Amino acid sequence: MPELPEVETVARGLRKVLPGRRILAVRLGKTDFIEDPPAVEQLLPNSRIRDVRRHGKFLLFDLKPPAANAPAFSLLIHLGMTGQLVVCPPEAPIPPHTHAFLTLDDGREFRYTDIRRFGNIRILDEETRRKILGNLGIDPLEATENEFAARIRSRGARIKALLLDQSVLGGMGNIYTDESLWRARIHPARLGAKLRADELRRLYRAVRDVLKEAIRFRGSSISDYVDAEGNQGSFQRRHRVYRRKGEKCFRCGAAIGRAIVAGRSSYFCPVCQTPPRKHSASAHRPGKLPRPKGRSRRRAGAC
DNA sequence: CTTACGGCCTGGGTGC
DNA sequence: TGCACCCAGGCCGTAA
Repeated sequence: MPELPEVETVARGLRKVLPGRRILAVRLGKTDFIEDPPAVEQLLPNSRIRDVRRHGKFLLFDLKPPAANAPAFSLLIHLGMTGQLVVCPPEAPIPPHTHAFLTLDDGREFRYTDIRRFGNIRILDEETRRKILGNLGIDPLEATENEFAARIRSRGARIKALLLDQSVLGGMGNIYTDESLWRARIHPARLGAKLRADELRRLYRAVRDVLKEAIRFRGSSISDYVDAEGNQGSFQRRHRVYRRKGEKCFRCGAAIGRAIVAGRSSYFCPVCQTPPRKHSASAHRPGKLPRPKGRSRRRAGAC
C-alpha cells in the first residue's frame, strides 16, 4: 500500500534513471484507470522526462515535448493500493496486470502494474497541475511544528481522519497514521482540536520519525508494494500496531485492539493510547467500562 | 461551511 | 474443488 514512504522510495529510484530520458513509444493494456488514454498515447512519445517528484502520494513527471514551441506538461501517477512502477530491460518477464509500457531511449522499459487498478494516470497542463497541488495539504516532512499544529487544530474531526485527509497533510495513509498515533500515545478517536500542546508536539515528532524511518527501510511491503527496481521494502517488520490485533503492545504488553475510526480500520493500544472521555471509538457501545474521572490525562504518560 | 457515512472501483484471501 | 463474501485505501456524492 503505497503511502508517503513508499512513493518517496519509488520517486528516488526513478530519479536515478529517468531524468534526461526520452520516451520512444507507449503501449497500453487496460485503460479504465487512465483519464485520457489517447492523450497519453499522443503526448508521451518523443517527449523527454526532465524530473520526477513526489507530492503527497502523487508522482509527478515533468515532460518536455519535442516541438520547441509546445508547452511543457506533466504526467501524474497515483499508485492507488496496488500500483507498481518499475524500470527494467524489455525482455524482463511481464507480471500479470501490467497495463502501461513506456519504451525509453536507453533501451529499457518503464512499466506500470496495478492488480486492482485503483491507481490513476493522467496528463496535466500547467493550470490543472497547480490546482491539484493547491488542494494538497502540507508535506509532513517539510512542515514546521507550528504549521503542523495549526492544521490539526483547525478542524473538529477525529485525529485519525485529519491525518488521513490529503488536504490537511499530503501523504499519510492508514499504516503510518496508526503507527504515528501509537508512538505519540494518542488514541485515533480523539478530536484533533482537543489535543494538548504536548500531545501535538509528540504527534509531530512521531509522524516525522515514523516516515523518515520508513523511508530508510524503503517502505512497507504488506502485499504488493515494490520499489522502482522491483524490490520489497522492510519497514513492515518494524510495525508496532498495524495489523497486530491481539498481539502484545511493544510498550506496555496489553493486547493491541482494532476498531473502525473515521470509517477506517484502526489499530491501537487500548492502554497506552487513552480513548477520548465522551464518545470512545464509535465502534464500541457506549456505557461500557466507565472511566474514573480525571484519570486519562495523567495516564497517557504512564506507559 | 463542517463532518459522517455509504458506496464504488477490483481481485485476493478466507471460510464454508 | 468451487463459490460467496469480506476486505483493502482513496475518493466522491450525499445527508445532516
